[in-house]
Amino acid sequence: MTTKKKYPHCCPVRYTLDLIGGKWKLPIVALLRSGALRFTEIERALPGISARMLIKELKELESHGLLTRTVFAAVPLRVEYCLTDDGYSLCPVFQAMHAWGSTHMASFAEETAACIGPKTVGLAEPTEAQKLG
Amino acid sequence: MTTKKKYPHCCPVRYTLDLIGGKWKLPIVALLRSGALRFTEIERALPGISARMLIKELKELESHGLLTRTVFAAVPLRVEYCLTDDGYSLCPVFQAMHAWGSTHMASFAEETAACIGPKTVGLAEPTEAQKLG
DNA sequence: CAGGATCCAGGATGATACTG
DNA sequence: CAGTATCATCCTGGATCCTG
Repeated sequence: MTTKKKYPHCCPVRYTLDLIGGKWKLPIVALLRSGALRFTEIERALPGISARMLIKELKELESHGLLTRTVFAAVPLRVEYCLTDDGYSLCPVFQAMHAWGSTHMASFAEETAACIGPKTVGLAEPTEAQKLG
Repeated sequence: MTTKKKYPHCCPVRYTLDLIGGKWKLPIVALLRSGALRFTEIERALPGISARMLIKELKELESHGLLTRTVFAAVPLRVEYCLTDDGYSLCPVFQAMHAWGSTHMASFAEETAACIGPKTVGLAEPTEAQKLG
């Protein structure tokens, strides 16, 4: 959806922004770095997102090849989302943005430093990112 | 505007996305890496942006300390925008996004590889970025 | 030239109800 | 559980006119 709809792709940076620049894309990808998750799990890990939005975001990410969707036809339906290699390859971008953000936030960010989940993921935990990058 | 309006800042990545994740922020910052530019120059270098938007984006970037606005009280009014150190410090983010985007675009991106300006800036020319980073 | 103010259409998103 | 569909709303951003 966000891909070639609005404007033709010009430079790689714009392209990247288009694919992961949304409000939730990066957080979602970050979450999945730790492994596959079910719809509900992702939903709960992202306080503030609506199911409708999450579905849309997941679809877009999938259509861009950043994650895969696997359906398990069980009684309580089960769908798992998992990063592709392309998805994992976003780690350096995380690192860069995390590093810059950390520096620039500095002062007022301490007490609210973790959002995405209770302690689920710091979005770009240097350790995690490095191990994956 | 984009700062603490919508949601409290949680993680550095979200913070970064908030500051430069828009449609034009990064392109603008990229342009200014080469030095100060006037309003009209930026406008012309970003085909598709409206003056109204550009003004808004510039204001936000300024309010976040990424660039400075200098007014020259000349007859034909002259206003120049220039990156701050914080603005320049975004180079690594450029590089990361540029690198990922280049790889992931691959096939269909060749003939339209330059947008921002005629040849103004490739958004994150490795050479430029490295020299500044 | 640079930017403010206003009007307005369209997209993005929340809420709710329904389905396999 | 994991969606889909629809309605209502809100915000974004373009177009236009005005100012210093």
